Amino acid sequence: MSGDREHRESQVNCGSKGNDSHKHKDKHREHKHKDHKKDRGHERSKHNSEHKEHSEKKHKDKLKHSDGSDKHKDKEKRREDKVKLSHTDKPKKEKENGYVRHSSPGIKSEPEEDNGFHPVSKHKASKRELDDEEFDYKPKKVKTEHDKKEKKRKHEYEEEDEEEEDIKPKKTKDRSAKDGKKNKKEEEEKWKWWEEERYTDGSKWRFLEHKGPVFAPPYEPMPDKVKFFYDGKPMKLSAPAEEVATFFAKMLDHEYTTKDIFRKNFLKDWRKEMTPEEKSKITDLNKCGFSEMSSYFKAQSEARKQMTKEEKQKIKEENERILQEYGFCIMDKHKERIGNFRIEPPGLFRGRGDHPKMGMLKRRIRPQDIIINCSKDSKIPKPPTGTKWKEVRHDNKVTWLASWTENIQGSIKYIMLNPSSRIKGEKDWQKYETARRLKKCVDRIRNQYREDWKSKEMRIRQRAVALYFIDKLALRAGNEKEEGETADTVGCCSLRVEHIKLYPKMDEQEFVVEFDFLGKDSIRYYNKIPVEKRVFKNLQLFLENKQPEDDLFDRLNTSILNKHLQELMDGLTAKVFRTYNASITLQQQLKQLTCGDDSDPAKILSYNRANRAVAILCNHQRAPPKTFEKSMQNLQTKIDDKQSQLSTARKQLKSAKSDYKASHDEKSQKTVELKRKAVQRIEEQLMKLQMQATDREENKQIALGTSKLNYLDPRISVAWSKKYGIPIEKIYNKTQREKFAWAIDMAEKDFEF
DNA sequence: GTACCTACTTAGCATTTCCTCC
DNA sequence: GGAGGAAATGCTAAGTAGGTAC
Repeated sequence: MSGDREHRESQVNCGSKGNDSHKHKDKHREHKHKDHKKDRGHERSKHNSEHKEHSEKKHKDKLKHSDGSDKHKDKEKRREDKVKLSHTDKPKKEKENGYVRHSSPGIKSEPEEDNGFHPVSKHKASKRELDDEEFDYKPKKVKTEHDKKEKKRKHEYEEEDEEEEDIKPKKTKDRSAKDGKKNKKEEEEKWKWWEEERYTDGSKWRFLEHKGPVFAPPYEPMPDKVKFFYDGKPMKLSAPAEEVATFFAKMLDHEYTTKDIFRKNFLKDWRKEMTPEEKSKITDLNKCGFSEMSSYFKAQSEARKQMTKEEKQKIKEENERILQEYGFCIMDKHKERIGNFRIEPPGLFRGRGDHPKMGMLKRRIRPQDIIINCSKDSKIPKPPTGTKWKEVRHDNKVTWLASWTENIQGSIKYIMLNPSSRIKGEKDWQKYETARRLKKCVDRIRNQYREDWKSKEMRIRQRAVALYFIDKLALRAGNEKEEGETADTVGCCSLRVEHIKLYPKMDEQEFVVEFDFLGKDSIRYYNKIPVEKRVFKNLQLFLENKQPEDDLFDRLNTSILNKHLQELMDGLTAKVFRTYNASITLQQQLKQLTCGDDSDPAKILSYNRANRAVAILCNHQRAPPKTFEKSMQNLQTKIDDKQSQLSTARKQLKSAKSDYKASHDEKSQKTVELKRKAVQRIEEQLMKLQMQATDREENKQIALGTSKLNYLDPRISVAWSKKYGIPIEKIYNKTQREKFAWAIDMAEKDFEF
C-alpha cells in the first residue's frame, strides 16, 4: 500500500473507531454520556415537578397568544377521546407518545474540517446533468440519453403490452448467484416503469386490486400444565387475561420488563383485560410468576428449531402460499409486491428510549378496524367470514391498500407497496433529483443564509443559523412534538438551550459549539464543532435570558423554515439537505478513496469507508452486535493461522529456490513456481481477511444500511461499480438491487450526482 | 399562525435464512 | 449434517411534511 494511500485511509478513519485514540475518545464520550444520562435522569425525576411547571409555563405562554379559550385542555381532551375512539371504530385521533431513553455512547468525533462537503466542488456538467437540468426527473429524459437502448426497450415493452392486457409477474428471487442464467432471464422480464410516463394529475394509480391484509392468528390458550403463579400459588387465568400475560412472559428476558414505566403501564392495561375476580386479586406485578409460561415459549421456540427438514419445508410452503395469495396486488396492469401485508399482531408496545407508553397493550386489530382502499372496478377483498371492513374506499390520490388506527398513539398505520414497486421507486428517484437540483443552487443558498446571519430581525438570524446547522451537520428538521407524550427527542428547530454549549476557545480552536441531545429513536447526537464567528455570536444572542429548557430557536419552527426553503428552490425542504449532503459526500469520498490499481477487496473497503463517512455524518448508529467481540476474535484467529501458513509457505519457497539453485533441473524449477504461486495465493487470502477485519472493526457501532437505503443516490454507487468493474452484487444485495433496479438500469459509469 | 390530521419516509432492533466450517 | 455466525429480511416505531380548518 502506498504512503499516499495510507494517508488517505487514515483521513477517513478519523471519523470511525478502532484505533487507540478513538477508544480513548469513546471512553471520554461514554463518560460524558453517563453524565448526560445522570443529568437527564435528574431531569426526568424532575419531570413531574419542574418540567411540568415548564410545560405549564409554555402552555401559558402559548395561551397568551391564543384567543383566550383553553386550547390546551381542549387538545388533551380531544386526544384522550381519540384514543378511546380508536377502540370503538370511530374516526381517528392525533399523535402522542413520549418519555426518554438514553442510547449508547455517541460516536461523533470532532470533524477535522467541514465534513468534506463544504463548499461544493464544481463538477463539469455531464450530458446527463445538462439534460436533467432542462428536464428534471422525467423518465422520458432517459430515453433521449440512451436512444438506441431506449428504443429497443420501448419496443420490447410495447410488444409485451400488446400481448398481455395483463399482469407482468414480478419474479420471486433466487438468493444465490449460482442461478445466473435464471436471474438474467428474470431481469429481462422485469417491468421498467422508469421508461414510462408518470401521472401528472396527482393520482397514484388507475386500477388497484388486492386481497386485503392477513390477520394475526387467533390466541391459542396455554396448555393446562403451564401455570401462572400469583404470590407463589398457581392461578388459572381467563383467556383474555392469559393472552396479555403471555405477551409479558415472552418478553421476560428483555430489559424492557425491568423498567418501571413498562411494568406500570403493563399492569394497568393488563388489569383492564381481567375478570373482576382476577382484578381484585392481581394487584402487584412483583407477585406474578411468569416463569413457567416463559419456559414454555422457549421450549416451543427450541422445538421449532429442532423440526425435521420436512416439517420446516411444509411451513415454508404454507408461507409461500400466503405470500402468493396476499403478498401481491395488481396496480395498473402490473403485479406488484406488497411491503407489509400482515396486520401487526397484538402485544406490548415497545417504544424507543424512555417512552412514557412502553408496556401498554397494543390491541388486536380486527376486520372492523380496517379501511380498505382499492379501485371501484376491482374485486373488493372479502373480510373473514362473519366480519365486515370498517370501510371500503376508492381513493387513487393515495398509495395505501389498507389502514387502521392503532390504540397507543392513535396514529394511522398503513399497508403499502414494497420498495421495488413503481410507486415507491418513482418517489425515490424524484427525491434524488430534487437533491441534485439543490446541488445547482446550494452556493446561492449558502451565501444567502450567511447574509441572513447579519439580519436585523431575530427570526431571520435564527432561521439562518438553523439552516447552517442543517446544512453543515445534516441535522433533521426537528418538528414540534406533543410534550410528555413521546420520548424527549429533538431535531434542529426544536433544540433547547440545554442541548448546546459554547466555548469561545477550546483546544486551539475558536468558537466551538458542543451539541449533546437525543435525536430520532433516542439516539444520542454528540458533536463538537468550530463555527464561524458570526454564528457563535448569534448563538450567544439566542441564549440570552433563557433557561436551559427554553427553545434555542424560539422564533422558528419547521413550517417557517420549510416555507422559506420553498421560496429558495421549488420542492426544497430541510430534509433535502440531508439527502444532498449524504449523496455528495459519498461521491466525493469515492473519488478520493478509490484507487484504480487496488484489488477488488481494497476497492470494496474504500466503498464501505465512503459509505461509513456518510453514516457518521448522518449519525446512523447501532448497538454493537452481541457477538461482536467473539466474531472479531474468530477472524483474528483466522488471520493468525493464515499468517503462519504464509510463513511456512515462504520458507518452502525459499528452500525450493535453493534446491533449484543447486540442481538447476526442471523439476525443482517447477516446484519453485508452485511454491511461488502458493505464497501469492496465501498473501491474497491474508489481505482479504485483514480487509474484512478492518471493515468490521470500523463498523462496530455504525449502521451503513440506513444511508445506503435512504440517502445515497444509487446511481452514484452504480456508476462507481461500473467504472471500477466491481460487480453490483458486491455493493447491493438482492433486495437492494430490486429497490434500485431503476438506477442499475439507467446509470452509466460517468454519472455525476 | 396554530392545531390537527394524514400520508409517507426513515430508522434500529428482532427474527429468519443462508453459508461456512468442522 | 449440524452448529454457529453473518447476512438478509421483517417489523414497526419515529420521524418529516403537506393540507385543511379555524
